[in-house]
Amino acid sequence: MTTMKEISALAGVSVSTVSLVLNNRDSGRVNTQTAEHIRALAHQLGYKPNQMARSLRTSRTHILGFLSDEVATTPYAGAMISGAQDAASQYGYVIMTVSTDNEAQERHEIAALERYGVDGFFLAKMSNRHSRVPENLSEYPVVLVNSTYDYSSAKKTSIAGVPRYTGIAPDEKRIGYDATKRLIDAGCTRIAYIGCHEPMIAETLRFEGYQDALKDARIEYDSNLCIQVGNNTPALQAVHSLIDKHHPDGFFCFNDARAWYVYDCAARLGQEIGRDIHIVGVDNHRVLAETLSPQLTTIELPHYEMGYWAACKLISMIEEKDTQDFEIPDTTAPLPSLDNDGDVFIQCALIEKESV
Amino acid sequence: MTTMKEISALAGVSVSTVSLVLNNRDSGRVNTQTAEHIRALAHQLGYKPNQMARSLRTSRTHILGFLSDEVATTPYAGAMISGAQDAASQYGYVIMTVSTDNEAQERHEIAALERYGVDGFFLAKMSNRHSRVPENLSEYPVVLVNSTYDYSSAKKTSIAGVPRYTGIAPDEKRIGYDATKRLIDAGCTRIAYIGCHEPMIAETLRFEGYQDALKDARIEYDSNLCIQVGNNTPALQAVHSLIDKHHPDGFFCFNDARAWYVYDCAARLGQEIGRDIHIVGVDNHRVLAETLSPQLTTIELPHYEMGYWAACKLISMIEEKDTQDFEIPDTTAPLPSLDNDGDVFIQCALIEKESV
DNA sequence: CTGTTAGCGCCTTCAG
DNA sequence: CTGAAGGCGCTAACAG
Repeated sequence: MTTMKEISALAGVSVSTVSLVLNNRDSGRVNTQTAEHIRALAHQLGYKPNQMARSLRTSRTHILGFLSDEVATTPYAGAMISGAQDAASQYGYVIMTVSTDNEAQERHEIAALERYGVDGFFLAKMSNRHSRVPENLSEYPVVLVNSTYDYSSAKKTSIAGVPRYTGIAPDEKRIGYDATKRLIDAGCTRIAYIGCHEPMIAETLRFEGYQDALKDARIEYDSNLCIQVGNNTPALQAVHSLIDKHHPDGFFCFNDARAWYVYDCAARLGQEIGRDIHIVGVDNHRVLAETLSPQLTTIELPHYEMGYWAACKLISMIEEKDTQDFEIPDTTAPLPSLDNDGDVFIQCALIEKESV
Repeated sequence: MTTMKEISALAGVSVSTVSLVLNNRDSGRVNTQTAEHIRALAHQLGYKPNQMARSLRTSRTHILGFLSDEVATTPYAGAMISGAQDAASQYGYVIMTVSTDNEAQERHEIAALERYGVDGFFLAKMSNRHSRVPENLSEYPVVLVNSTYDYSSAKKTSIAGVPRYTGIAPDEKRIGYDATKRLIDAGCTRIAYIGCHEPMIAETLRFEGYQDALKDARIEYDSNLCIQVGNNTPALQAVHSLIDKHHPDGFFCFNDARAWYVYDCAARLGQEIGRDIHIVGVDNHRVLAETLSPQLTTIELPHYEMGYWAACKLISMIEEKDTQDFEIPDTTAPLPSLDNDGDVFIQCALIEKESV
């Protein structure tokens, strides 16, 4: 590792001069010739600033701590981390990931990240949930990812009018609405909802969105067409008996996995998906997208995008930078403005395939 | 952030004494009374060592760089990162994750990690592949995860008899063997192989394992029962026509996703899985495990375990520590000894469910 | 048993 | 336009 010292020796100038030049603070302060010489040397020796030393001096590490649960077990962790990572990388930051499946571990890992002097924290959840924020994070910039702040845990909900914590999560209600609307537009009149029997924000809101869409289309809500199911055989049987008894022509499924139950029933009954019955899922889960035949029309959960947005937001908080300075890339789901604080909801894209 | 300086002031001793005590190097060097006092103060003030400062001094950061491809798009990234993370955390290390989907990005991210002075690198692949190791990593301890070293890219394959790079990957051949054996034990005599049409290490070796198992059971290999398929409708049709023409009673599927095609055909044909036909997959993919009915018997790919092993190995290389000092946890797939170098293969567990 | 000294690599006044 | 000096927080010789 070449240091400024070595460069300064070779260039015959002092370390301070090298520092000025290499931090681009030399305009009008250092002779252009020497500046160029220094830059050339640095490049040629493959100089890399030592972040440790710099951080020690500036008390800014450009490290972002990514706390998240269930990293090991969900397929979504990668996308969220990757989105955060890409944005971070673009603005000169780096990410330390840490998984926190219980409170003891959480404390331990937060302490580890604090030792490294991270500039801020992501708090990511693998399923959309309200989250409390650990006490000892109150001094840091924090952004919730796939999660919103649990105000019931709050002492102050806002500071000087600005919401206490900002978080980004999918617009679940709209997911339900858009999916159902798509089925209505395809001509379905008896639309089933295959929900999830665990209590979740997503379950409640998607179901509400489903009902709203029916109402707007003046289709009467029929509770017989709605079931909440778990996994495997019991779920499959429930779907089977729903179909037997009530003959829906469209299915809005809580997620892509649950859409599989409909596929299986259709195969048994000899129904053709996309013609006899129509299906919309949620997730755009890669494995299912690559597998199911006919391909599943689904609403994509923008995990990558949420990670990306959260990183931009977090960096803007750390640097107190104008949010205009961030380039928001075009993604399948359009990213919200960074000016938002508090609960931010991201619209999810409907991916047209063959099941509608 | 309280510093050693502050503690030393309060305790009325010098910073060095505090340093000694808080690093547990005080036995027989510092008065037990003062040592206790210092510890008490540190605890009470919530002292946290500043890793940056420490690293600057020791040139050890206890940061591990995790380079990996396709983090965003595969469901396995989380498990590998999480395994590495858990082991790292146990030995006082922390992980910086970085995704590298092209060479330019890879160089950029490696440079970023080098600035932070990472102590070593993971090189993770989302599908088992031979990997070259970037030139500029040659000075670092490196462990490949879900990957083995591409010796064709090497100048020296070993140094003083020790293989150049060590990597851990699933024992693919054994996967094919064990899966097929399981079907044979269940009484299947016409066992189909539903493979993958992309050229991959896993495809080649699992197929070999399949053939070996047949041979050991004196079942004649029939190429009519073996197909290599891609995704979606074409794959489904290929499986369908295989069943139509050759009536297999057992299916070894390259992965769980491909097992779905068999499920779909069985549903159409009214065959009962686990009785009329038997299926073994590979992946133990969570979404499919939670969904398919009857549940799929499958061989689990030990991503978490590979991450865990790789972290232990990497740390042992960094610290030149005796491999005996590492506690290897009990996992579904038994972890290999850390004494191995070069290509290390991990045996994968067969998860008994209902499809056999 | 404890303190002094020096320095890791870098940045930032402040003098020249 | 440039250099010297000081210090971020911590560790490690070496002296006392």
